[in-house]
Amino acid sequence: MSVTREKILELGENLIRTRGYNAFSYQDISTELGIKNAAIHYYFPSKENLGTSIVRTNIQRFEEMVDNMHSRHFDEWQQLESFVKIYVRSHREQKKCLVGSLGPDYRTLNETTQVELKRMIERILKWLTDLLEQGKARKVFAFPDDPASKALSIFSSLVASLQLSGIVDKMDYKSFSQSIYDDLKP
Amino acid sequence: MSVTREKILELGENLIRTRGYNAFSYQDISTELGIKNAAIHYYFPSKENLGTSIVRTNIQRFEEMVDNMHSRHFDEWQQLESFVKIYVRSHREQKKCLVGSLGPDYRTLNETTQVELKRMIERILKWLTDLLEQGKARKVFAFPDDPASKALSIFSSLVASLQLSGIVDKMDYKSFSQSIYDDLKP
DNA sequence: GTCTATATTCCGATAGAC
DNA sequence: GTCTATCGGAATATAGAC
Repeated sequence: MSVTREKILELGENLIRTRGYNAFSYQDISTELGIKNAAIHYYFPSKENLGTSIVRTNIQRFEEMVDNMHSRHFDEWQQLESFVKIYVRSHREQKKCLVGSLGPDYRTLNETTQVELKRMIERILKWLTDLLEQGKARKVFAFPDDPASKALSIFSSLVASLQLSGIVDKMDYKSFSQSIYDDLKP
Repeated sequence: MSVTREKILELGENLIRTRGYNAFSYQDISTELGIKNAAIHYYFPSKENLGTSIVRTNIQRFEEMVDNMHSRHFDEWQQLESFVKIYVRSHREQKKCLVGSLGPDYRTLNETTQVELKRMIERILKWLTDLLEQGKARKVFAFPDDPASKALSIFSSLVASLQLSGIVDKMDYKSFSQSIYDDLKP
C-alpha cells in the first residue's frame, strides 16, 4: 500500500472528524500533500470510495483493539476503560468520533458508505452489549436495565459528549467519563 | 413577518435536521417554494444569516416551552417528560435535533451562528441542571452524581440517540426514553 | 503507476428588473 | 418590497501526460 494513499486516508479521517463529511474537499487533502486535487482521484476515484475506505479502516482498527484485549486477557473493567479511553483521547485531540461526525450526514452518504457506517455502529454496540452482559453475569458490573439498552445509552453519551465538548468550553471530560464508571460499579 | 420568510425558516430547519448544514443549498429551498434560489438571498443575504435565524428561532421556541410549563405549574417529572418528548417526536419524524445536526459542523459555521448554537446548548443545559437539582432537593429524583454532570449525560444521550436511531433500525426508542426515567426514580 | 490539465456542474452571492 | 438573470469561484470528476 502506497504511502500517499495512507496519508490521504489519515488526512481524510481527520477532516471528517473535525469539519464533517460535506465540508471537506479533495483540495483540502491535496494542498496538504503538495499535489493537485485530481491526484486524489487516482487513489480514490470518488469521494464515496474515500469515505467508505475510512469507515472500513476504523472498523478494522476496532477489531484489532478487541483482538488485542482478548489476547492480553483483559477483564471487563479493563476492556471498558480501553474503550472509553478512545473518547478521552479524541476529546484531548479536539476531534469527534467517526460515528458522531458521519451520523448527521447519513442520508447524504452514498449507499456503500451508509452500509459500512451501519455495520460499524452495530459491531460496536454488539461488542459493548456482550461486554456488559458478561460483566453483569460475573457481578463486576451492576445496572438495572438490559445490557443492550445500557450499551446504547453509554455509546450515545460518549458520541454526543465529544460533540458538546467541542462547543461548551467548561466541560469536565474527566468527571464525565468517571460518571460512566461510577454508574456501573456494583 | 412575510409568509415566504417563515417557510424558508421551516424548510431550512428541516434540511439541516435531515441532511446537515453543509449538505443543503438555497436551491433546495427555492425549488420547494417554486422561486429562484437568489430570491432566498432577499430574506437571508447569506447562508450564515439563515443558519443563525434558525438557531435563534429554536432558542425562542425552547424559552416559550419553559415559560409555558412554569405558568401551568408543571412539577419536575412533568417538565422532564415534556423535554424528553421533544426527542420522541423528532425520532418519530425521523429528524435529528438541531444541536446534533449542527454540532459536528461547528467549526465550519460562521461566528455568529457558532455563538447562537453555543448559547442554545448552554441554555438547555442550565435549565436541565436546575431542574435536576431542584428535583433532587425535593427528593422526586434520585441520582448519585452532581446535577450538572447528570444533565450533560441525559442531554448527550438524547442528542446521540436520535443520530443512532436514524441508522440502526432495530432501535427501541420507547424503552430508551423509559430508561432515562427509570434511572432517576427514587 | 502516479499525477496534471481540463471539463462540468453546482454553490453562494451581487446587481438589477418588475 | 419581491424576485430573476447572471457572475465568480469551488467542488467533483474525466481524460490524458509523464
